[in-house]
Amino acid sequence: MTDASSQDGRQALPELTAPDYVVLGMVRLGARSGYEIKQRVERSIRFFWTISQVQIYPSLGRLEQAGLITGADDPQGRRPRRAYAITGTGEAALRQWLHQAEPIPFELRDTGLVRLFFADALPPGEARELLTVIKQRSQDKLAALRAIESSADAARDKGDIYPLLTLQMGIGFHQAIIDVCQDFERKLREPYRV
Amino acid sequence: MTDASSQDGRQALPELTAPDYVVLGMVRLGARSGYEIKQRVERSIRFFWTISQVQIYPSLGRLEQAGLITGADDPQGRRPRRAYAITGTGEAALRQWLHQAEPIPFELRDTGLVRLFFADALPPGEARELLTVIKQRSQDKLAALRAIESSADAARDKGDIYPLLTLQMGIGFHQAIIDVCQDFERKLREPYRV
DNA sequence: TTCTCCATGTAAGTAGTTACATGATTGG
DNA sequence: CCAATCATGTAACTACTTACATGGAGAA
Repeated sequence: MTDASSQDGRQALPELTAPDYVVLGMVRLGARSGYEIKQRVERSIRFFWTISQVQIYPSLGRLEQAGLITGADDPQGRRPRRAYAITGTGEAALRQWLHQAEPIPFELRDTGLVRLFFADALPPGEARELLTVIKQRSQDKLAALRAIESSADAARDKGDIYPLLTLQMGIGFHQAIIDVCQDFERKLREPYRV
Repeated sequence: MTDASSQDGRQALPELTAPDYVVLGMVRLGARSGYEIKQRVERSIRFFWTISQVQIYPSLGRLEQAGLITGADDPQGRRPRRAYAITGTGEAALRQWLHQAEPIPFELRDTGLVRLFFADALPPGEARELLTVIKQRSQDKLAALRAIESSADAARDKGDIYPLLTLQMGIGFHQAIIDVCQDFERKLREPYRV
């Protein structure tokens, strides 16, 4: 879909991957170094995306080569650091990625829910323990999400409203899991039903 | 954590992975062939797990070698088929996997939400289109989940209650996403706020 | 006969991870 | 001076995917 023809003197884009666009988007939002990108990911999109430190630096290299960001050495004292900023081309490439219409798959991959699904293989007491663990996990996630609400609010005040939206989705859906767990626990306690 | 000491004459288990346990669990629930396992995964845990056809057969091989399932040739006419059943050892191994206490990470990985997070880079109209796409996607998932409610009900009637629970979680959390989207769309239509 | 479903397989590739390694700066 | 944080990198691995391939069975 991305036409990689070389209209200018730069390298043709080598089919950027989703993690590349995450890095690009974070640079756009003001993350300057690879280290800072990692931090921002942890503080914002962590509940629906992760990126390992290892893949950030090669990604920055590709983006710079493609002219989507510019990098400049910017040491802090004697500690080396490379500071990046997005270019006009980069802004356009990001918009193009965001805008493309192709269907967006939703693929969750969670061993916790898998284990819960198979919980009938356990004695009832142990199955309920597992249920508690799953509920607790979402409660923890919920707390973590509430803790970053302030940064999403700050982003909104700067004109970026969508980080707050995705945060609210995270809150909403972990709350939904907790609700289902509690509802189920109640039903288990009073088994007057069929 | 899994102690792979060989107490009997069989192969020591070569550290089974999560997909292996998914296959094992599906055999326990009555899936006989690799083909049927794939089908069952699609009809039950699909919203929080996928497995590709390719990885099922090697997995069945490992499980059989480890003595967790037994396989027998069971052709349908001249079409070959291998039918599997779980063993006592397999039941125990599954229970052990389900029961272990170690923290269960929750790692979602969804480009859709990532794109929504960065949507402020788009002109407002296009950002709202993206929001609509995300909402629609959850509505579709919701419909798909409601369509498999009958099999979860059937499982419950056979004594397996947890498939219904995880299904309700899927329903709950896609509903939560839809709710947040609609709430946000309302706010965008009437921007009387700060 | 043709289409859909049943049933299994191989080969090649990429995306991503964990583990390890290094060293400077800042704050207590 | 010690711990936490800042900042980047390398090497080895494993999990998983896509694409391709084959062919029988049953229904229209």
